[in-house]
Formats: sequence, structure tokens, C-alpha cells
Amino acid sequence: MTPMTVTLSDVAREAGVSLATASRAINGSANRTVRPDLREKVLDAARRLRYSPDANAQAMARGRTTALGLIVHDIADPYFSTIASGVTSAAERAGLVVTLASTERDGDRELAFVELMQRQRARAIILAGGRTADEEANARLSSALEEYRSRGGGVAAVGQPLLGVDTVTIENQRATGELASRLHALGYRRFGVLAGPEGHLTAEARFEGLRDGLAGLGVEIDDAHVVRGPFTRDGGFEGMRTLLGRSADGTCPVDAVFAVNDVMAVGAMAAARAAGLSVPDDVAIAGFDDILTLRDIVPSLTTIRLPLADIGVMATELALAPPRDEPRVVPVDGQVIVRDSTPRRS
Amino acid sequence: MTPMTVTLSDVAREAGVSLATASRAINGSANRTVRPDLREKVLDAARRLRYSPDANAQAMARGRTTALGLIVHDIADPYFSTIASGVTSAAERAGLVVTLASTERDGDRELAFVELMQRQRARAIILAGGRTADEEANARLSSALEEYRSRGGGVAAVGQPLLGVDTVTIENQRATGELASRLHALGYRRFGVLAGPEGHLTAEARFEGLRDGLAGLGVEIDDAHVVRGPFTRDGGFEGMRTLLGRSADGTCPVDAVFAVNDVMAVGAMAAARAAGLSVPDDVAIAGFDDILTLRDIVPSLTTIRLPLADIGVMATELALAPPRDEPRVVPVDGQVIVRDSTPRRS
DNA sequence: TTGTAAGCGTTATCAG
DNA sequence: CTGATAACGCTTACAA
Repeated sequence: MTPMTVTLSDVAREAGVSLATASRAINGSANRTVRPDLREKVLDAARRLRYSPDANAQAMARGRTTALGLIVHDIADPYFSTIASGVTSAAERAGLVVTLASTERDGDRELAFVELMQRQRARAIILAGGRTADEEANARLSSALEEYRSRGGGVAAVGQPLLGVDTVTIENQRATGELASRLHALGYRRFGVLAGPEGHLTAEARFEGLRDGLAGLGVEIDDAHVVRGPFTRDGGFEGMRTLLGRSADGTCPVDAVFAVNDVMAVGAMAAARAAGLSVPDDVAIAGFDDILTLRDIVPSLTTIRLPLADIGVMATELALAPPRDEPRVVPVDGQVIVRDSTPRRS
Repeated sequence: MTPMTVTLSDVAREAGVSLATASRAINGSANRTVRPDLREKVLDAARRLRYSPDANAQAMARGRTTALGLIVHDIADPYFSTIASGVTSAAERAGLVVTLASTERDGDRELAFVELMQRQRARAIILAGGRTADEEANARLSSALEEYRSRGGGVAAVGQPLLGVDTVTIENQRATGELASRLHALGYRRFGVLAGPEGHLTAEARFEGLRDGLAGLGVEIDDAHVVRGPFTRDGGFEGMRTLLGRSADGTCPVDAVFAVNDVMAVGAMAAARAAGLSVPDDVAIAGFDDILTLRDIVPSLTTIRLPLADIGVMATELALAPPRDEPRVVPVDGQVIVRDSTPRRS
């Protein structure tokens, strides 16, 4: 009867060759220095015994694993799952296996996961999801990553180039700057912003791009029309409610609202409707990301398209590329897409 | 200077104890039979040397890994990414690391990934995503899973209980049966169905539940109003277009369309609008899944809610539970949610 | 070409 | 409670 677990030694014995030969025959690395007939014998034996090489043992012996760590804030969020799909496809191409960690937006867990990947001896780590302005957390994370890299691991981040590692940066500010002029050209002058959490760097960059862009056109955003809140659908909903509540007479205090991401924009639309307002007649709304699942909503959402899957691919390639002295920064631009949620203002 | 890679031996030497003691002190398993002062010395040394245990070596020595394999059709699809979020959280609770594979709906890759996980000696595999009626592919997969289980791995599937493994099944047919009566009660009589791909068991179950439910109420679905196509947004869009094209005079041949999932339903809405039809005035639409990201679309979508994250958790628990002789089947029911896309027909 | 044997970093067994 | 030392399953010099 077959042993509980078939090892390469079993295969070698069965094939009547040495362990080394069996290894060479099965692995068949670069220089296949093994006689064809022996090779066949080994492969046969392996098949007969249903041999399955132990990747852990291989990793151990070879001194390198085949794992790639992917750390996201929340895999259920379409933003991250789309990036993840890019990462998995690039990883597969590279013959790597993706280890997924979802931090639920908890900085401590992010750090813990980096350490976990380090213990797994993952070849590289990809950190998707923006940083916050929490200097201390960033420093801790940076030093964990530095440690990891000093041990030969590759790292790439998606977001802000704060960690001292290769980063795919998103040109948030430029994109929202362009959005500002597009909306301005469409006739909008009174803006509200659902600005996301304080200290969320992506959210802030997006907000600032819009604000500065408008400022350049002579339009100020009233502080009373900037609402902070979670980077989520509910954050958008509540934010919009708050914004509407700030007008004395119940009418909408602005004619366009920019939400710093699409899911917030959708929440905002829901809140506007719940308040009896029509989108876009009473208030226009724009988002950011161009989430695929939301591409068919009505009114179609003006937003900024990000090539999320490509970003995942790029980050993977960056993380796997031979290290450089200077951290690389690969900027990815967003494309403003004007749709029905921000029609021309007459 | 610190060695390129710090091993437990280094720590032991630095602490002036034996390898064994160092191991015991750091691992501190159940019976911590190590004197406190030595323990401290070891921990100190480890900290000083920035020691990071090698999970691979541990796995090798302990004879069991800490990996859990998750195989999905497409991680970018909100259906799967939500299940994945349940899996990651349950896995984390169990102290396991999730290895993610996205097959892009390719049966061969699915098989290849099972074998890959087997090589990784993953503790368990979770197969999310339905089967097709391809007997041969299912048989191949089944036998690979059987092999894996015979070697001590746990397996759980989400979908149909076809693989001979523990399965979280979704009561598709019951749910769409209920949907049928709800829609019937609302006054709908002429139904169209965007039925997904031929041989896609989930799609078929959903379709059949509706058809049989309606039949029980004396309503037949005209074959000409059943359109096959991909299980995707574009499948829904094209399917709706086809359905509309089948009416001679350009008017809508049905008063309600059921799409076998939400993203198809959204595609269908888009197609209806593109054809100049109003949803729900000219045609009502219902979906399946209750994807979170789509919960705010207008008109709000009548659908069937599935507790996707919970399903991920349940599948994980099933896969990790001690094996039984008989495959377990855990049925999960969907909840019909009637919203604005299927108003009462006057 | 093939075989022997020395690791790879831990854990675990078994004496002290 | 602690310390040698043998596994764990595989790769890879180094020899033959």
C-alpha cells in the first residue's frame, strides 16, 4: 500500500535510481543532465506513486520561496479586488503564488501582516491602499519593510511614495485638478466636497487637486461645504446628509458635489435622493476610480478612471524587479470621464 | 555584523543556550517547560538579532503548514471578492494564511491550482464558484480533490454538492421559486430570462426555480424569451438586446426580465435604456446576489440576498473541520428583496 | 551522467 | 528543565 505521504526517496527507490537523479529528472532545471531512459523511469515511478513535490521542502532547500504577499485594506472593496486581479495574473505569470491579507483598514494588522510575510519568506510584498498621515504608524511600517528588504525581499506600494519603497503613484491631484476645470467649464461654481477621513492621504490629494484647480479659476470652496467622513459608501451617504443639513432652508447649498471615490459618490446620490433632491438636476455629483460595477448606474457617474488591474500588474513587476538604490516611482494618471451626473449648467 | 539571515541557532548562541531551548522559549507551545530567566535571555537575543522564524522550516519540521487555498473564478467579481473577505477573516481567526488563485473561469487552471495547493501542502482548499455540467472536467477535479483529501487536506466548495466534498450550497431554486410568486403577486405575467451560459449549474438552477415557480402558478415562460449568454455584465447587456430584438415591432415582448445575477441585471438595465425603454415602467428587472456595491442603483434592484461573506466563513469552517465519512452539505438560503425595479403592475 | 552526502531552519524525541 | 541529535523532504556541490 502507498505510504501516507510519498516522498522523492520513494520515487527514487521505485525507479531504482538515487535521490539526486530523481530530483534532477523531476525538476529538470536548466541543465537536464539525466539520461532519457532514466528520466522516463523516474517520471513513471512518480506518476505511479502519485508523487507530489513538497513546495515547502523545495523552498527550504533552494533557499527561496515562491510566495508573493498582497496586503489590501479590504478585499471586498472593488477598488482593491480589481488591483488584486492584476496582481494574481502577474504573479501567475511569474510562477508565484499570492498570499492575501485583508487588514480591514487596521494599521496594526498591516504591520503584523508584513511581519507575517517576512516569516513566510515571501519573495515580495505588495502594499495596496493608501497611507494615512499617522507618522508613527508609517515609520513603524517603513522600518518593517526596510528590514524585509534588507533580507532580500522586494516591496512595492500603490499610493503615496512615503514608505521609501518602489511605488505606483496615482496622480490624484492632477486628475482632480483637471476635473475642476472640466466642471468649471460646464458651468459649476458652488462646490461641495465629501472629503474622506482627515489624514487619509489619497483623499486629501484628491480634495486638494480639486480645490487648487478651482482656486486657479477663481472659485473658492466654502469650508462649510467640505465634509469629512469615512472613505466608504456610508461615509458618502452621511456626508451628503450633513452637507444638505447645513443649508438653512433645506435647499441644496451647492450645485456640484465631489466625492473622493465612487462608492462615496453613490452613497451621496442615495442621500440626495432620500432628501428629495434630483441628481443631477438639483445637484451634480462626481466621483473617482471608475469602478467597473458602477459603470451602468443612472445617472452615469462623472469620475476619474484608474487602470486598477494594470496598477496591480505594475506593482507586481516593480516588487519583483531587481532592487535599485533609489526607490522607483511609477506615476499612473487618471482619466477624467464626464458623464450624465454632471451635465452642462445652463 | 549581522548575518545575512538570522537563524534560531544564532539566537541560541547569542543567548548562550541550546538550539532546543531557544526553540522552546520562542515557540512557547502548550507546555512552556523553560525557566523564566532563560526564556527572557532567549527572547532578548532574538530581539537583538531581529530574529524572524522561518515559517517554511517550521512547517517542514512540524509536518503541517499554515496555508489555506482559496480558488475563485474571478477575484475582481464582487461576488467572489465578498466571499473572499469572509474566507480571509475566518482564516485569520484560525491562524492561517490565505493563498489566492483566480482561475479566470478556466477549468484547467482550476485543476492546476488544486494541484498547486497540494504541492504547497495547504491545510485546506476552498473552491468558490459554481460547477458546469462538464462531466469530464468535474470528474478530473473530483479525483484531484479526492487525492488531496486522502493526504489529509480539507476541502469545501461553494455551490453545488457535486464534487463529493463538503459544500455550502445555495438554495438557488427555492429562492427564485419564491421570487416567481412574489413577481406573480405583483401582477407580472410575461417573463423574460437572461439565463446565463448553457451548462452553468448555478445559472440553470436559478432559471429553473423561476420557471417552475411560475409554472406552478399557471404561467409559462416563452422559449423565445429565454436568452443564453455569459454570466457577466456584458452578457446581461447583450442578452437584453437580443431579447428586445426578438420582438417584431420594437416594443418590449415581456413585462419582467429576470437576470440570473445582479451584474447581468445591471447590464440588462443599461440595454433597456439604450433601447429607449424605461425601467421599470416599460420593463421590470430582477437580479440575484444583492451585491453591496449595487445596493444604491436607481431604480433599486429587486434581487435575492445572499450572505456572501458568511458563506466564505462557513466554507472555511467546513474545510477546516475534522473530516467525516459523508460529505456535509450546508444549505444557505437567499432572501427575496423586492425593490423598485419591479413595482406592482396595475 | 550518476551517486553520496551535506545542508536548509525548525521541531521533537530522548536522554541527562 | 535542558541539551544533543535525529528527523522533515528536497536541492546541490562534490566525487566517482
